[in-house]
Amino acid sequence: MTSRTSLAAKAPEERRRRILAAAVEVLKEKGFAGARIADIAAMAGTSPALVVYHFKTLDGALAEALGSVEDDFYTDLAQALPPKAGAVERLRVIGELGCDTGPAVGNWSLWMEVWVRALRDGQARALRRALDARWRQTLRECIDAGVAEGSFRCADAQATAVRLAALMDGLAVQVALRDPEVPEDRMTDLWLESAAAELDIPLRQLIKTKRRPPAKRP
Amino acid sequence: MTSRTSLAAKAPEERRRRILAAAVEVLKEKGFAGARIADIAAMAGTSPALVVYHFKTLDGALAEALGSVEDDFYTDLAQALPPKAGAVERLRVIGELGCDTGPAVGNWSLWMEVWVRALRDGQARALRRALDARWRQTLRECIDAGVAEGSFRCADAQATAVRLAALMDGLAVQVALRDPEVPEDRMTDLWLESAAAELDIPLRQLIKTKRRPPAKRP
DNA sequence: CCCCACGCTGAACGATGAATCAGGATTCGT
DNA sequence: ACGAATCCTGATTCATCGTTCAGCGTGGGG
Repeated sequence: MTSRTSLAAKAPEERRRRILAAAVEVLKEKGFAGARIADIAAMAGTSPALVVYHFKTLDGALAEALGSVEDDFYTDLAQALPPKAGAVERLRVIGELGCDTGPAVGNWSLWMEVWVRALRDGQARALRRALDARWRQTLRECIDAGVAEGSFRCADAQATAVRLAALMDGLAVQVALRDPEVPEDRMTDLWLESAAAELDIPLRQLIKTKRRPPAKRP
Repeated sequence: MTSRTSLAAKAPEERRRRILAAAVEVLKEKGFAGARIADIAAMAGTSPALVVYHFKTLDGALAEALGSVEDDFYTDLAQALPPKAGAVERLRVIGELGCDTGPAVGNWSLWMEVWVRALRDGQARALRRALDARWRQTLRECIDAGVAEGSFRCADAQATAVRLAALMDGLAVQVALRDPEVPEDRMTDLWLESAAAELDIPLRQLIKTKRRPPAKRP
């Protein structure tokens, strides 16, 4: 049993990961409703039967795919936030990170899919809850730090964190749906302006760095 | 041809409306992905074939159902907003109206469904765009009125309208997903607090009326 | 060297559900 | 009253997938 994991036996595991990645991709492209086993197989360059072989069922594959995205989220979050930085700087990073400039644009569509699925599916609901709690806590810690160091003024840190997180969700919807009123490149500023108002800090401190280089993803 | 609309001929039309209402109900319960012709028929108390007879196809039925919800939205909006009222009062009404206290709680799930569908379907995207534009404009007019009468102070009315609308969407997601951090009855206050901050008005003016009578829908 | 567990596949199965169809009933114009 | 159009229905057709299955190759352990 242990022999399999020895040398060239990485191939099967590798294949499995490929399928998982393909599942994530399909999920982003077609959503939960439109994702077919055949799509995943095609995207991974294998046969539909193999997908079922590795993950017992389609729902299983999608669920595990979602889990991998969750892991990525935590990883990205941990490595993107400079632990040694002023609260204002941290807030700016949080803003940019959340406003799709960080990971991929298509990620927000995926979250929206998760929301809708969470309306009926308990597992999806739990996933989203965990993700959101983590995100809110990040925000919350940043706010507390800012208040402690005197950069922010805020009556109710928790309520502010909830509102700023919700605002980000709401703005993301507009961006994902390509609302002309909320072009992708304005989202960050829009959010930071609200943050500035909520936290009673002058905007100039947040927007100091202007536009950043082109895109990150093809 | 005109004769059909004369007297007792209302029955067919009535039946059709019933099916439409049933479609809306099913859409709220199961979402786009889960809505079956059989469900709609059962909910309306007729046969699946009749659904197809009136609306050529399932998608057609769902689309028309969505249209009827759109109409309801406009109607509700028009009749709920007192044209003769101060901007502050109007803002409060808007907050309560948008925060699901007005129509039905389940409506927000429906909007979320529409968002996700709009990711891929042009018609849904157009619908949402129209709805959202209308809502934002309502907000915008209220803000402008408030600024004109000196109740509000606001640097960029349009950006503020966009943000407040987005915040409402975001909060609605939390409520629809029953996030413990955003209980249904806190949503309105949460939103009004942000509005107060954005528009530079003392909270007291907005929250004067405390809790309102129970629910409106079963 | 053999064999067997694992990885993998194409083909077949079965369920689900949208849409069609061939009529029955009802209503309406004349 | 008598067609004819409109409504309506049960049964059927047809396509789409998820899942199962029987078997093929292969590489590592006895």
